Amino acid sequence: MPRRSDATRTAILDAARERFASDGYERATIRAIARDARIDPSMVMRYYGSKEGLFAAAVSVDLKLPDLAPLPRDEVGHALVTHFLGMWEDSEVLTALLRVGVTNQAGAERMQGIFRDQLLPVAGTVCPDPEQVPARAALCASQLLGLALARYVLRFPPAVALTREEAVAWLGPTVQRYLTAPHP
Amino acid sequence: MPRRSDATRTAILDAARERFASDGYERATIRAIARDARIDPSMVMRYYGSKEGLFAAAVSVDLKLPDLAPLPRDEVGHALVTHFLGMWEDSEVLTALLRVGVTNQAGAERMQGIFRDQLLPVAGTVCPDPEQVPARAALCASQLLGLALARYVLRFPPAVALTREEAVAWLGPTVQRYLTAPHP
DNA sequence: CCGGAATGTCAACGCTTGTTGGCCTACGCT
DNA sequence: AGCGTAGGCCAACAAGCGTTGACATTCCGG
Repeated sequence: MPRRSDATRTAILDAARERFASDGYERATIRAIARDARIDPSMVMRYYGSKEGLFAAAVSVDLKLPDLAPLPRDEVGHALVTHFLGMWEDSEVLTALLRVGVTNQAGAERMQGIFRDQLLPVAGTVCPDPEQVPARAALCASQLLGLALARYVLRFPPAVALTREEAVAWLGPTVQRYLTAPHP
Repeated sequence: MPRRSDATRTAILDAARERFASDGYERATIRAIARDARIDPSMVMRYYGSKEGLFAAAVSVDLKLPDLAPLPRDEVGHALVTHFLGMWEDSEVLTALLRVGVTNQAGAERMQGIFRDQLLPVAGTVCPDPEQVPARAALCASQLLGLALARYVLRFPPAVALTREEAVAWLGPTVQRYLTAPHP
């Protein structure tokens, strides 16, 4: 059932996502988040218990990875990169998660969980040898996260300047190879 | 001329590198660094002026990238990845820089500078079209940093489990293609 | 229309942080 | 030997943090 305070709760979560994305965990203060949401800091505590609780509530990631199985084998790389870049530009959650994951143990573990629960299964449907799935999925993750890092977080100018189509054209074959090519 | 306090100074820098690498900028406190170096926090201020000054002094990166020009064209990828992974495992400086670069504007700018001053020139010597050098170098950086991220920072288990040889065998062709293959 | 629960504000707490200035010590030069 | 200076420690500061509990307000079911 909907609560009267739902507007406030989502305002807090929105502000939290924004702050975590732009400042990282430590510098995203509860006070600043509360100021953005135009409420008192103590409300954040009341609704989410602690700063960690707020982070857990604000940053929940569903990559919504598409089912690659029905696709022609030589298009999975293209499809995965396209989808991933779209997700990244759709919201700030992924930026927030990466910023926090790099400096915070809990954040890193959450990213490990997303990798394990969301990318690994999808990779399993297109990799030839089941035994190689984890390594191949990790290689995909490294390339996808690496581009996100250079483009959305570190903002290397040439990485920012790439159009999404160019990025897909370059990364697609890489991811494709990591997933389906024979072990080198 | 050597100063009497050089031992202390390097002890501070060593401790700072370690703390920045494992904790990131905000959680690496001057007090903790001073404790590690077995001196008073005020000494850090005396010698390096501020926390930012300490970071600038502690984290100076020379990737020592090899000259790729004399190499056979089809070995540059392999060589670059091998060298990069070696640098990463040699010291904690790169981990520190990445951890800080992700949450700190000054850190991000320093990484941009390293990319521009160290990777770009080397890429220029092996890329066919000078106009494509920045984009190609950025793609290389994305893959190299991405693996470092997954392996040394986020510690995705399959990325950690890769031997260095396996990592080189997988990433080598990717970097090779980013540098020398025709634009897709 | 009234009373309790939900919503929100205010002020303060204990703690940690970067940073500062004063003081003591001990080396090294003449 | 004596003195200046560099090395080092101690105590404190103001600011900011997460967090807490007491108090005001608003809503809604009886």
